[in-house]
Amino acid sequence: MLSKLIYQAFFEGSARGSAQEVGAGQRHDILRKGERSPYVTMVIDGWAASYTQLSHGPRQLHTIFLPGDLCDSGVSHTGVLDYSVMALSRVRLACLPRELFDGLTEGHPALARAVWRQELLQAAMLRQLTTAIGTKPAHERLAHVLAEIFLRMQARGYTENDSCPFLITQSDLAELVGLTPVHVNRMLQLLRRDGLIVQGGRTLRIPDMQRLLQVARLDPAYLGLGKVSAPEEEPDPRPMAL
Amino acid sequence: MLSKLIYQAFFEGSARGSAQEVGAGQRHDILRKGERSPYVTMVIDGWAASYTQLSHGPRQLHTIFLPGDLCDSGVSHTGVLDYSVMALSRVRLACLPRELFDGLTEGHPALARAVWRQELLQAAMLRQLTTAIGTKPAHERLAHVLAEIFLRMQARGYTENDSCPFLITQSDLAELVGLTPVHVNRMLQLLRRDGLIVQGGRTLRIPDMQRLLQVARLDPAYLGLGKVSAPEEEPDPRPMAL
DNA sequence: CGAATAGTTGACTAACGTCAATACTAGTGG
DNA sequence: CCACTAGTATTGACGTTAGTCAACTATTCG
Repeated sequence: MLSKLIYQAFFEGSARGSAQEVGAGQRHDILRKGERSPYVTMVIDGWAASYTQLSHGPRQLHTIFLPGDLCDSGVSHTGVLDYSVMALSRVRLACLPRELFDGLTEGHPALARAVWRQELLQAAMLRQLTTAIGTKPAHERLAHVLAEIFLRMQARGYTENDSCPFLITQSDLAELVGLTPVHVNRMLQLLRRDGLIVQGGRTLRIPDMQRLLQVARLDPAYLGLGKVSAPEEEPDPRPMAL
Repeated sequence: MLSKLIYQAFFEGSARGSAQEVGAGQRHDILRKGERSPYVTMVIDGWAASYTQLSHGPRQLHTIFLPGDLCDSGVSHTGVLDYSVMALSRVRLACLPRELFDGLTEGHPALARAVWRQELLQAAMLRQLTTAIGTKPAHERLAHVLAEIFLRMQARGYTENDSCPFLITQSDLAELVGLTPVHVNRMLQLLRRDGLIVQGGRTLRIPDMQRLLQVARLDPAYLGLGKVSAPEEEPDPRPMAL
């Protein structure tokens, strides 16, 4: 769940001129492993992802950051990033000086809790992803991540009925679920043939979420979004841009 | 790194009669998904692991809990466990009433930070595990988890020279790294033939950690243990038992 | 000592990876 | 507006890793 509180902190920071809005080109690193970034970073627009890369080897994506997500809130406590973050699409970021952020959370317990919760939610998502990669066949892994992304976008009001912007390539998906791009392609075709997803341009449509969740063998309770049901009324409209 | 502070909190709780020491048999659930456990649980002796299980499907282990580890510190913030925890060996647990624990952390910022750090360390380990499962071949995954467990045990003073208690079965390893027990068996034989590990009874010996880390393509910096080098002097002796 | 759990082996299968060529699409500059 | 280009998607033939099934051995624990 996107925390209004966190969003507001960045909004106010911005109003006071302390938050920087930054445009990052497509497919570039936003944060790099080993850095001690002086800012706390939030995705405002577009998608990003954290990953680790084996030396000269393949990458593994861990978390897809959607608009409203913090990319590095935990770093204050550990000192140094143990992962990198890259832009998956064109991205707009808000960067709040870390001391300022830490000050805000100290003075505002509800905000601190909201940050905590985001961190724990990301951990829960990672547990689910690990489970998918470790135990599920390829098409189920894909059903899993597609459903998860859709539901997260929906909770923030970025969906329209059963369709949702989809800003990620098949190669990215491959690096997320631990497969090759070729195999991802074939399995997506399978899901399309079964009518579980409809993909056109930069859009993903999910005609029957329940069925997709069933295929993915996924109970989305861990996302903390409450009931997941047929496309009804939308939740809140998308939050105001910075 | 095992936090003395956290350990002490439980020790004092125990002295005041608020911490329960519990023996849990081998291979049984300690905490179950969906519960709202009224206690915060620490492993005192033996090994445990968090996992998620697909309905009637295979399990995926996420985190191996060694003596001194908290199993469910994050639950206070989210309300409900989204994973289960089971004993891998005979286990002794310390259980501190959750309100008491929360009270302690509120009144003691250094303790709160220590708990935070443990949670973030577990998240970092999970990222590494996910990367291993998603991108590394079987023998490297095993080298990875064996090295990690050894180093964590070493940091707590549970190793002697190059050998370390090893309380986990090949089936457990399989569920940890996303393979079948049969394949784990074969790959362990491979590691043994190459002299990377020596396994006897419930003991694991790692004659050359650097070489094992190289095979695993693993930089253990994320464990926050400082230098990892040839077997020299031991760190602290094992902490007192409850 | 005997039952249950854990480890080992072999033959066979299936899922996924690799390589390489070909289409498609979107963004770019003339 | 069109042609060019680079990234992305798709296809096919084939190779390899890891899974499956099933038996058998070794160990642990009561």
